[in-house]
Amino acid sequence: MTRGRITRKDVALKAGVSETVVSYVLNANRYVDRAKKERVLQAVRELGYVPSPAARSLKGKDAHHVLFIVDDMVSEYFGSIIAEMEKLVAGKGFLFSLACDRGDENFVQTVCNWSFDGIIIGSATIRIEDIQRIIDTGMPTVILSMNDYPAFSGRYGLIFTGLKSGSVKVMECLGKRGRKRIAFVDSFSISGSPVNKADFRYIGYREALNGACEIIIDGCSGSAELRKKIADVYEKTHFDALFCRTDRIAAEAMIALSAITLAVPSDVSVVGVNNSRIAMYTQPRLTSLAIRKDEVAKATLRLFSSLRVSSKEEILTVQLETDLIERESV
Amino acid sequence: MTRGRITRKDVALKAGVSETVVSYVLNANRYVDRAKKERVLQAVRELGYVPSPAARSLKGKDAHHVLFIVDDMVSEYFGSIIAEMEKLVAGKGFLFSLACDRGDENFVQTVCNWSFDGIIIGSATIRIEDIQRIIDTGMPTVILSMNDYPAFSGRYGLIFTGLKSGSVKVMECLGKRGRKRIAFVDSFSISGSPVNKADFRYIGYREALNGACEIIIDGCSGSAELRKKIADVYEKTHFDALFCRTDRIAAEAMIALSAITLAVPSDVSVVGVNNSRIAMYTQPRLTSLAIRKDEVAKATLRLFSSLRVSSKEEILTVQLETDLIERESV
DNA sequence: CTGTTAGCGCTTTCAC
DNA sequence: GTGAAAGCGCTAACAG
Repeated sequence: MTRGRITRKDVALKAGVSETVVSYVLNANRYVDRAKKERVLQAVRELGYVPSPAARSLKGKDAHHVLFIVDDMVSEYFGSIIAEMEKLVAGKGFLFSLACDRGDENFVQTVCNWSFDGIIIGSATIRIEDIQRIIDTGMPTVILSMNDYPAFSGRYGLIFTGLKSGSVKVMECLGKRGRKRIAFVDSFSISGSPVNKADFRYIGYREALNGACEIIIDGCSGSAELRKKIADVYEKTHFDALFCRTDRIAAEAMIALSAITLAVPSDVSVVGVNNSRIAMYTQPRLTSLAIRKDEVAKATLRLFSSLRVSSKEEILTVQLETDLIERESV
Repeated sequence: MTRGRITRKDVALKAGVSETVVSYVLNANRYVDRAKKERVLQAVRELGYVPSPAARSLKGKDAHHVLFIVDDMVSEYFGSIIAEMEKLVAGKGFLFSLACDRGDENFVQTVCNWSFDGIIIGSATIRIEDIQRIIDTGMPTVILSMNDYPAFSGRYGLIFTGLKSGSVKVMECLGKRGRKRIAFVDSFSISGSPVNKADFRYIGYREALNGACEIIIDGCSGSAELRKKIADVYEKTHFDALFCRTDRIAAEAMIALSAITLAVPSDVSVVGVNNSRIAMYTQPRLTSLAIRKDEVAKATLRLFSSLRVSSKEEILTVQLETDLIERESV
């Protein structure tokens, strides 16, 4: 199993020093004779030695391991953020793990028993108490805030991706096009469950409504239900724009609209969120609110470092902007 | 950092047994007095104890950790396979890691120094010698074969997702529609680099050509280039169908076609591969060759088990089927 | 049937 | 400046 694994011992042997010295050199936490140091570095290079993350993490050191907790593995959103982070730590031997929060009891325990250098909570559906438990492990935790969460206790990072002000931007854009009856379309969820009132997109939508009537299309578990509900709601309200929680749901909505022979954008404008690949391939192409994924990645990594230098109870906050990518659907 | 971590010691204390007994119970590899066993199990439950994966993996035991090596983090293909595997091992505390093979020297070393219960190679661009090195670590390795690889030495698993026979199916379907001049559209890549001749999709395409003329559209680094090349090639060949390496490229191709006022499917049929979400949202919706992701997941997990019971030099092969999902683009 | 013991590979006192 | 030794949490002989 461990066949051929190169250990510190091999390096020590090759460099003609003790194992301890190898550690000193690699961790740069003790002064080591220049010549010896060179020999160690040389041996490390030749052998291609990399310290075992398992052993290091047992001793409570960086495992070079980041966990990303998501709620939809198939969404390209998380993958693209990981891709951005990867770029930033390329060659440093980092590993990114994905876990889908399924709300079971075991899940948090499992997470807590690993040692991560950082945990990103990107799930919009994870339970509040689970977040708190994760923060309580003491591992650097960053929340990619989709919702308006209550404050947690302890030390953690909070990244506001700008979805709220972004949503206001979306509404303004729609307003400029003369749209007056704008509906908010929630993601698929368990049938019948209402829109999450703490969702920043929804909050921004409400805020920008400016007294206009709120029109919500939610509680759909799939395409068929969405189609029906969109037809029903149109009947009642004659909405002239759809602000959709994600690009995917926007794409679904566009199909639903064409089923009732409404044209985009002449009859109804449609906007999505995430600027994912899908947005490029709908017809017409989808206007979408883009999160600055590169900045999210950068901020996350920065927060991880800040979080590990102290353990003072404190919330580290980062506020980001969004960009409205205008295409032909508005 | 390790604040509040529950260890075996806590369980032993609570159950009034020695630490060893706790291990015996949990690993079920020694007979333990029924009463004691019950007490241990009870304590484990109450404390919510989960053995530290770091410590276990140091001892060469299952780390409950699977690595997925991919070449495109943003593709939903890999996420959906992981999602399928997650379902199969739900609640068992498994962790799935994603690594993007960037071809740098360090990458393989890093991989080799972790201990994984299984490594899935899903990258179509990883270097042959890197695959061999990964197999040589002795960790159960499964190759999701996109290409017609040469045989490696050692013990490993090989999953043929059926892309080759699937591609033939695609061609037959196109043939039934009376399509005679079918072009193969390669994925984006470094500008100018030709189609990978070992790609099963390409191999299937050629095989099904049956003497018809091969038309290849490759070497495009992005949308603009693809658009231009498609126009050029159409000028020369008047192709009547496009078999695209992925759904994404198919979606791009559809845009390119409409730019030169060719209608899908009346003028040109288009087919993609992967049956990803995109396929639902193009206009018309995209016919796509679907890999049986659930079976891939199941087979992978099964292969991992088989691989760890022996170390005999042997290639474990699984052959899967594909499904052609017909929509309106053909 | 169960406890003692020796590590896995590494970090880090604590002596020299 | 450097090495010996303890120990992170766990497994698996080896003795009882």
